[in-house]
Amino acid sequence: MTGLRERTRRAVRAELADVALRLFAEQGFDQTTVEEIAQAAGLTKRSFFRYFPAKEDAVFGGVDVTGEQVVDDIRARPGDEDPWHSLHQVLRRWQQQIHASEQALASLRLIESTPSLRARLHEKRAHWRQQVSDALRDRPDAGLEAFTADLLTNAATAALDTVSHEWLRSGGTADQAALLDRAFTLIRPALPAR
Amino acid sequence: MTGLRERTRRAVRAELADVALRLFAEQGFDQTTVEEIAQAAGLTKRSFFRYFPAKEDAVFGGVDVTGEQVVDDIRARPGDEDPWHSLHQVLRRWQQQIHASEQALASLRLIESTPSLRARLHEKRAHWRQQVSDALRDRPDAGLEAFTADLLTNAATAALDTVSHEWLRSGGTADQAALLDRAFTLIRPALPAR
DNA sequence: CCACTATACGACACCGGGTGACATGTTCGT
DNA sequence: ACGAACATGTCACCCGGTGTCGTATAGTGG
Repeated sequence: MTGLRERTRRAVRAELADVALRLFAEQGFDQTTVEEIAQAAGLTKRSFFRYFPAKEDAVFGGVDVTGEQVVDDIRARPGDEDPWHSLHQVLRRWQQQIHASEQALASLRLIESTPSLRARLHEKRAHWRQQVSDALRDRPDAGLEAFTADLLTNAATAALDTVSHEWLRSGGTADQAALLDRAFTLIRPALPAR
Repeated sequence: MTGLRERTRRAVRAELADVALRLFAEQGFDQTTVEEIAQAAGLTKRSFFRYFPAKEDAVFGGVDVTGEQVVDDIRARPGDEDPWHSLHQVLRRWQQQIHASEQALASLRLIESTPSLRARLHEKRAHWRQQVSDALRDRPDAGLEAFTADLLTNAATAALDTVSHEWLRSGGTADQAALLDRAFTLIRPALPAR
């Protein structure tokens, strides 16, 4: 069973992320020091870093978890499916999960408007993007070259980025799913016949 | 005429970038301190930052210059040209310029293998990517929506990234221009009729 | 209930990237 | 040759991030 130790740890972590996000939203990411966050949550700067490896990670929180999810989802798709279609479906589902959380919404806004966070997001994405590319190439049926698989996943990420950006530009009113569909339709790759 | 002041400034800057690149290649980016670089070039840490706004910028050097170039090149293209084709042509030319320089080659290798540098590159790219997108949308002929223009430029960037990556994977032997053509052909967008 | 150990925390010192301020020299226009 | 613009070094400082140590507290076996 989960002991008290782990429970409090999770609780503190959540509280810390919460406080951090609030402060970031109020006064900006760069204008908020780690010490400030820690103090507002009732602990020390040193202890903040015992919960998060870096200041940026207080923002991302659960996002990295979903990264693994995408890889699994891709692997769960039928191996003979059009790769582009697989990416489309998986990312659409992933996107809806993000959209469901109020927290994730605020994070997105913050990330999009803070250069260093945008960069960090790309870094994280690049990590599981490579895994997705590998997953596509591992399919027994379609012999995808590394170059092609990379290109597809990169393009899919580009689509996702564009949708996020447009959605934020619309103030959160736009229909994300529809945008994603448009994006995936517009740049549908012309794969060689198999 | 360019006075001595500006000439020496350029020279020092180049020297600094040179020394930095050498040290980075030898012992890694993170393992090299700014003070080390400055000392090796015969000045102070403080002075290093008078030539480069950040440690990372010693690596990029001339890259940001070419960023502006891309925007101009896009604007110089005929306004009724297919946007995707415009991007293709401009990026191909840009890529060849990069390829011509021995320096840029080493930089690319370093950037690709250093997370913080990769992040910084994306940050820089995002900046002029937005300008390119605006340039496309400014065309009087084809009324591109912001979403579409963003999608195209994002996809073009994705293509460029994939090519760079593949090229490095091949150890620099692959034909970049051919790869770029393949990429741009594979994900050619299906634009609505105008 | 009591000892024993693992864990969490605060405190402190330290590193490296980056900035502001000031003093001193050097180059430029006139 | 003179004053203004500029470059450099020095010093102090901020902030993100890490290593270390002492100490309190929670979890566990008897």
